[in-house]
Amino acid sequence: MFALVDVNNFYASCETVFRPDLRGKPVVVVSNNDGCIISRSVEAKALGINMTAPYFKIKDELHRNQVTVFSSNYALYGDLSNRVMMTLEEMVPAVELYSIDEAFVDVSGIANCMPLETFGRQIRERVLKNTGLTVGVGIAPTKTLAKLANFAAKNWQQTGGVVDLSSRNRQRKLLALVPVHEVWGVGRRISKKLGLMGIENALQLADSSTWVMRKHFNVVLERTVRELRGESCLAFDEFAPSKQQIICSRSFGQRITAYRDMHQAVCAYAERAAEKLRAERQFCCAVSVFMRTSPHAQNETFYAPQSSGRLTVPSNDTRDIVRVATHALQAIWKEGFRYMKAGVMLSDFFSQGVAQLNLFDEYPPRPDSHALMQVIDRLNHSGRGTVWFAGQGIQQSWAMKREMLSPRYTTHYPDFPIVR
DNA sequence: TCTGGGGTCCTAGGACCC
DNA sequence: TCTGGGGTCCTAGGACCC
Repeated sequence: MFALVDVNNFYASCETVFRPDLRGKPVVVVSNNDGCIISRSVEAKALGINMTAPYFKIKDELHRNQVTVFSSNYALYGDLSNRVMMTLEEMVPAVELYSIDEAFVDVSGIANCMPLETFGRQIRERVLKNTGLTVGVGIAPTKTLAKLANFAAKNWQQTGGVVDLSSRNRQRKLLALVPVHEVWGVGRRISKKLGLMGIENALQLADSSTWVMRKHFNVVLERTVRELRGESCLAFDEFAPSKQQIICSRSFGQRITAYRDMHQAVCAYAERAAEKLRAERQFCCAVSVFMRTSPHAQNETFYAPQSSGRLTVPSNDTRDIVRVATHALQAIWKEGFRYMKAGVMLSDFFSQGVAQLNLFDEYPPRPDSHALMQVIDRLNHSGRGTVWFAGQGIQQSWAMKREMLSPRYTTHYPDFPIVR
């Protein structure tokens, strides 16, 4: 039996935890670069503010309605996320972290001790007490149904934020009420096509033939159908599989037109990607770089090239990654465009395990690599200062916009709230 | 002027092998 | 005259998720 626990309006809620004066008022969080809306408080939703609405387009409307706007503060959200997950770990035998604000938890066996709904309420109370955040809990025999139960918990007030879909009857009743595009795994494209086939709600999808779904779509949708019927196809995964790729990409605060600036940005992203790679304790062989102009710009040709290079020896040394990334950039750079965004992607990973030992033996990595990288990573995490390679520059005219950033209440000493 | 960032899985098609 | 069939690996692209 699965329970899906997720935090309501996560980013917006994180902001109000430290600003009690804003509770009950409309609050939104905008994406990196203050681009578009990515989280809204209940009050902001009630005003009809859309998810992913471009900020610059609705700025006046937000102001008129006295909506408080925050730039995204991932240091804060990441820290609060950890606290929520730690609370869950204390309460159940196994937790599968699904995203920054969601987790599947294993509640098999709980039903022997107490009704599952009661347990759901205990989770809510405990998380609220420990973090000040409110979660919704959906309980069901499959992950897809648990997601749906969670949807119901969020959307119907009278559930009190907890829905137990153990009973087959309740499953079918809910399925009939939910539009098919709310089903986990059914996005815009597929729901449109399903609509043409006369399938509009989740119950109709659950009752459709698995082989027809497989023929017209694919095995993924077939699994979804089975899951909706109560047949579990997606297993509980307590230990996150290691990553296949790492991406660091960002839009620029202002368009880049000069090679020097792009070179800085690519170096900065390569550095960050290498840091993530080391955090995963992995080594990579492939490094690719991409950049793009704005797809929205009128009267400008869209240009979005990509290039990749390889390392002969798996490495996670910033110097190696930066070198290949720079080389790849040179291959695709063209003057005369106004670049909006760039990114660095690492793939083809190896862990420093048994299988690859001989690779390292034949071409030993730089002897100082491990020690140097460790010192850099420690310094950058100590809160005492930051060091970086010269390539990314000091005056970053392209750095992203974050004009409405909240303090780092939990991760930066000078910003800690003071209790009097 | 201004439109996020970071992932996963699956499939089709081409290259290549015997 | 008659020119196979089956397999693997890789890549690009599409769909989805939060």
